[in-house]
Amino acid sequence: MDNDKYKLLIVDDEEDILEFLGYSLKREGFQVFTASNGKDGISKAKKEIPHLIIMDVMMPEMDGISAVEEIRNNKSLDETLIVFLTARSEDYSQIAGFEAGADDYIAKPIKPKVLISRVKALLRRSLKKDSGKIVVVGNLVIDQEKFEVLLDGKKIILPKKEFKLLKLLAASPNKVFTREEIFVKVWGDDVIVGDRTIDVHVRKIREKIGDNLIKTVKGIGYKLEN
Amino acid sequence: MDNDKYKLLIVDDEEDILEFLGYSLKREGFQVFTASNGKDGISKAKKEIPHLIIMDVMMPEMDGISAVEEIRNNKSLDETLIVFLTARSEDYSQIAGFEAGADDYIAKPIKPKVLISRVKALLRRSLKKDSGKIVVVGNLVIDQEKFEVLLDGKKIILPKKEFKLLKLLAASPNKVFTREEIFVKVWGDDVIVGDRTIDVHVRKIREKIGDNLIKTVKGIGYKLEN
DNA sequence: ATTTTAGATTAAGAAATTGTTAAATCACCA
DNA sequence: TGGTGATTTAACAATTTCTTAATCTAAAAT
Repeated sequence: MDNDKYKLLIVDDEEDILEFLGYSLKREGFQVFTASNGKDGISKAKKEIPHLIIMDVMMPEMDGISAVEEIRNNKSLDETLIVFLTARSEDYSQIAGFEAGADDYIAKPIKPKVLISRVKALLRRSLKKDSGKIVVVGNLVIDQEKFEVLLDGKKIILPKKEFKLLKLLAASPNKVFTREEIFVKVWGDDVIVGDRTIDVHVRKIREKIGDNLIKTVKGIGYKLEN
Repeated sequence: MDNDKYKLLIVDDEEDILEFLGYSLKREGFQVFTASNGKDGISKAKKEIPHLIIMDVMMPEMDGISAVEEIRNNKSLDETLIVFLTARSEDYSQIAGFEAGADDYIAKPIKPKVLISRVKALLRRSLKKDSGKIVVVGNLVIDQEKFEVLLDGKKIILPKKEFKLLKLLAASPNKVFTREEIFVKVWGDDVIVGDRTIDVHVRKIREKIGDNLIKTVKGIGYKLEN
């Protein structure tokens, strides 16, 4: 798996643990950042916008829960996953942690294997959408990085506009995009083009990927069905 | 928090646990439904369209995983969160439940406080985005984003005006909407159309969703009964 | 019981929206 | 600069949705 595109931030005041966990996770290919107290954790989080934060509950100065509360107040860290490290069997901190906005907890002492599979599971569940590749149905794959579309594993070339349009629809399958929305997101706010332009592009895409995937919702717009 | 707007379904074969969990969650204000086996769980899920289902993995007759697989096949339950209850110490990355479409697991024995905070965490995280769904009764779901209506989990296509009209009624079930109100909200303040136009639209909707849901209130208007 | 009124039903044509095609324009690159 | 493919326009066809009008039905009022 391409773990290298995930940023993890570990916040713990014990150097040993920090190093130990950092080492384990780096070996799996993750980009690892560390901080040894709550304040530093917050500032690193704001700077790096990690995908997942592993945070010790008990720390001197600022405890993990307060730190998480502050992190959750930051809009750009809205989607960031947070995992608490707690001493075994402390129910109390688990609860407070969830209230503060944590997504999971792991009890100490930590076994690296457990940590890793847990981290992977969380990432898989929550971030599966924006992984560059969008899979719409088994036979349609859109690779945003490579700028290509695969239909039944066969590469299909789409010109820029068609690609953008298809990508937009595919990013939220089944969602109906109004013509307005499509204009704004594909053509841009300022560009003014005729009414039939979208239709023509849709038609061209349909010619290439078949007529079944893009559905017309008359009076509203288009959607990519899944 | 307004926990009362969330429906939870607990499925477990042990009466004790069912009661115990149900009690704890009700105390928090959630609407709680229970089922003591997989089959019953599925039918209750289809009827109530809960926001979250707590399901024991090990049950006689139909195990939790099979039940979840079936639940995931129902379109109206697409967004429902599913939490598994598992025996202690099974490393959760190994559990087939995730494959089946579960969103989390909780190990037995269950501490109510942990359960509650976990449930809250899941609801908080997952349901803040897709507030576009209106559920009227178990068998009628209106999805504004997808512009589709599900009747018993089966998709129904409505043209724009019909959709708007049904959505309006569904947004406040049991409220009677006057013709005036309907004209203003569906057709707009300026458009002038004949008196029978609404009737015809109502008729078309009834053709598609059945005659029972939309009631005529003679002399006043229409309402969607629940 | 009869009349009155509001709503139900139906089908037809009007209106709105999208599909299709070909040709014109644009943008980029050898 | 000419050529190539991408993009847009324009005209018309096809389709779907909306509205109307005429007739029918059922409930309320007299």
